[in-house]
Amino acid sequence: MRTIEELTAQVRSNGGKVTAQRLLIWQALYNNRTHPTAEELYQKLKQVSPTLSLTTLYNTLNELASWGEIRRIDNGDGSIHYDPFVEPHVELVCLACHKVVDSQSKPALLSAPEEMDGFKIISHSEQYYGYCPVCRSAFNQVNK
Amino acid sequence: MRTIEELTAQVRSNGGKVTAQRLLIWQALYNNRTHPTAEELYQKLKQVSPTLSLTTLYNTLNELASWGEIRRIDNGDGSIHYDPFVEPHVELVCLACHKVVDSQSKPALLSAPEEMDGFKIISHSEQYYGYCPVCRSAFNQVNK
DNA sequence: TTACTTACTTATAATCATTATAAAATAAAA
DNA sequence: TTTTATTTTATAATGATTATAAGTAAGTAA
Ligand SMILES: [Mn+2]
Ligand SMILES: [Mn+2]
Ligand SMILES: [Zn+2]
Ligand SMILES: [Zn+2]
Repeated sequence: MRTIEELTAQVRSNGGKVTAQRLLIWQALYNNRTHPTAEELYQKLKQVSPTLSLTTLYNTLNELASWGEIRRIDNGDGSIHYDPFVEPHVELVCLACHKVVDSQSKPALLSAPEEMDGFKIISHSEQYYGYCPVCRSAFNQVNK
Repeated sequence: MRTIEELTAQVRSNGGKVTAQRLLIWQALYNNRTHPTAEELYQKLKQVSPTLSLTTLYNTLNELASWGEIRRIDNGDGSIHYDPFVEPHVELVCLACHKVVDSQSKPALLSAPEEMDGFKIISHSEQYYGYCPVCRSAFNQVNK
């Protein structure tokens, strides 16, 4: 995700308004290396700004996602997680418990081309699916 | 996704039953290179088997996903898409219209390691996010 | 400052994709 | 066959996300 200053410029250039709510949400995401859900963010932000609405949070998350500033992650646990860290990195997804973690050991190999098959490329991701240390032992039958 | 024969062996080895419904759903997914939603599959399968329930379809899709035989794709359009093609390939996701297409380009990473950060790795994916040819022109302001 | 315009936020209600439930059906083993 | 555990089905419930419409405030220009 780009800096607050750059997002401010982005919104203004689109004829938009830099509101207290947008700033609050942006700040909660900036430099955030977890993969929070909308509800998790809401619980945290309500403590600072009790009148913040879930609708505004979703609107702002959708806006950031459509700009490519954050990325949606579906890990199969029922709600969407958001990743503000869109620089190339490797993610591990557990097929059993749905945990998603950034890899500590492996850097992303890829660099994104500017264009591919007519798409203008903004970012990319590398995901590995499998069974986490906790779930491995419980799922020996599928560890063929 | 593995062959019907291999899935049959998998179910039986888990003490499960190879039912007409499982076979029907497996066949609809095998060699399917689209990214259908549960609803899209349901509409198609109902024509063959009118009493098939959505619940069974979801149960079977979740089962396949937990085995790593198919992969969930969240493109932000409100419902989950499923990809039965889990061999390494490149996908392009449009941030504006939510289209997901397989690219003809070769993936940068052809093989997954067996293990990473304690995870047993089953498959991996490479996704590029940006704006499709149709949406690019409409979104010139963000094509900075 | 002031008023003005328009984008944004909020509370509320609605939607709809997915999951839970419990009775009926059936694959597979005995 | 008979038995039994698994699966399926119809139905209802859940819960994440979105639509609505009235009120609020950011930005702009006197
Ligand atoms: Mn991440
Ligand atoms: Mn694909
Ligand atoms: Zn796990
Ligand atoms: Zn598009």
